[in-house]
Amino acid sequence: MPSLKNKTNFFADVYTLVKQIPRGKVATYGQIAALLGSPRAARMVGWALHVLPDSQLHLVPWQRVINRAGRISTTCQIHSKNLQAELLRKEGVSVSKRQGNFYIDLAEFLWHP
DNA sequence: CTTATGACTTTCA
DNA sequence: CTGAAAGCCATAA
Repeated sequence: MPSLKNKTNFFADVYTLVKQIPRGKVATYGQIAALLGSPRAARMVGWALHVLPDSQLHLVPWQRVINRAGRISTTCQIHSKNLQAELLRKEGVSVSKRQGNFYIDLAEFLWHP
């Protein structure tokens, strides 16, 4: 009985894909969205991580996901920019701070699947 | 069905 | 690259 009721696993797919990001590398929301089949659903990727349950926080390297400008866009108080920057630095990713925002050299640390 | 929102991206200057 | 404005996709109500 082929229940083709393809559930909206968009969020789950995001988590699965983010988990595959190698340590020391980062990916952009658009890149994740493109791999999911929707290059324009970058916002959904960000939202997926926004609603990411605490139980998945330590399973999904959400810190390795940044915007196209190589900047941390987190507006979340829980997942603060400072925290994300710290985690990335511990993974070997160079994070530059500028005007309260963190910048990452995508040319060096962008994930190439 | 429409409306509103959001951890984005692209285009223009 | 940075900043401002418009666009696009998925979810919730």
